[in-house]
Amino acid sequence: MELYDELTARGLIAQVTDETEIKELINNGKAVFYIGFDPTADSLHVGHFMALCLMKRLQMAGNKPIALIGGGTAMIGDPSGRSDMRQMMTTETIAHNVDCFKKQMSRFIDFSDDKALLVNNADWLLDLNYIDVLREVGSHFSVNRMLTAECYKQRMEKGLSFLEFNYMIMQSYDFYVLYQKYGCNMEFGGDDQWSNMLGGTELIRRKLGKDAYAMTINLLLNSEGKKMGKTQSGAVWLDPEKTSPFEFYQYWRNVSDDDVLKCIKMLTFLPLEEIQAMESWEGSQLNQAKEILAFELTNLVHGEEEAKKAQESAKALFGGGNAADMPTANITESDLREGKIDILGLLVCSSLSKSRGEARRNVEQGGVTVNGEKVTDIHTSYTLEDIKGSDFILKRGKKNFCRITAE
RNA sequence: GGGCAGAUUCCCGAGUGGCCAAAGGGGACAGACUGUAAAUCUGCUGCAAAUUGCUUCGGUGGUUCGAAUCCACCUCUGCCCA
Repeated sequence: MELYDELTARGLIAQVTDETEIKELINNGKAVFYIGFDPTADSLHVGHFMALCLMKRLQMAGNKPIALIGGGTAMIGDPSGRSDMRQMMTTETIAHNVDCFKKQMSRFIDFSDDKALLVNNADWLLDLNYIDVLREVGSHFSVNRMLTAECYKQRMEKGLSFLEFNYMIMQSYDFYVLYQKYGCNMEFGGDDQWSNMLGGTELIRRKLGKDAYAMTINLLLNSEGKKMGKTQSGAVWLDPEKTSPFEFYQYWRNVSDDDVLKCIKMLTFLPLEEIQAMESWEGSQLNQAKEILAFELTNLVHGEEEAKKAQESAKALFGGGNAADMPTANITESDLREGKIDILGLLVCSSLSKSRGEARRNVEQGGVTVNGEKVTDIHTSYTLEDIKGSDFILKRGKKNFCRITAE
């Protein structure tokens, strides 16, 4: 199966500017394409991961990827699809984030021998002269048309600053620069980027009279229409320091039935035939699919060893046994009061509960166990010896575990 | 620059002098049921050394025995006019 058809079959492609032309380019390895990443945090997350996978798929077919880190555009903030303004980031934060992105990306994409490029748009955006830009670029944009763009819709109600309004122009300019500098003839991105991307192809046509193409990939939405890769405590990060492999594994192990196959299709590299076989699975059999999904993704992001560890731990924990790999919290003298620590203190120290008040509620509602024994009294206390004496596993709710150790 | 409307807890949103840690909904969390799913039902949702104390209704000051609520100034946002 050819690349383009595979992407379609996996449900990745959302919109394209010129289907026949794009098919021809990417199937034959003739595309030089770029995907932009705004360094808004110090780690990549699942949304970026999809884009990286796409880069990889295209690179394997002989196309040349350019990863563009938006060190310059991050100074502006993309208003697309957002209902409120982004918080302005300091120059230092952005620089730090750019470094983190670079490190993480090189794990997925092969940048050796010019097989792929990594560039930062700060290199050309930061020194632009305002008047020059207005004359050279600004003259090619119609405010009337920009205002009707889908990405500003939500902002038309809540207000859009001139700063953010310019994001589209900067992104378009990026494409224009990359086209000239590296012969970049295609831009990929999330579907929320569609209007920004069209801006680029139009700018290239107007300024250079050349054709460039754009293609968006579907955002990974769950069956409720929300973006996946988000938890109550924030995004699911690719950085093991921010989201441990175990938590990462658990996130995918817990997706709902309706979303498993979509995720497998869009995120893993499993052959399509194999995935098709899973489509007939129903009911509890889908549980196996979730295991496969969780394992495959953890494997891709954290490596096989970590994936196995996470899987074994999960199996052991939910099978009733104990496991090596799970969050751990250490208790020291300073956590004790009168030589003891109560159950509420343990829950807070292990960050299983956010506050003692919440911990109290968790215990009162029967959601806390220690080594499988339900704790019913909020005054239950432990000494360091109690903790040292056994393998001390604290559990809140059905799926939150923490091993407690004492120093 | 002028006029109008507004800012309440994670979000939406009630509250116009004490009965307010603040209705209702959503979300989150816990329990039951399940398959580590969904749906449903129940509980719960500021912090703490917890029949009590402390901090919170954009900010700062003021009036009052008492302020989310009244007054002044400020900041921010939306709408209309220029």
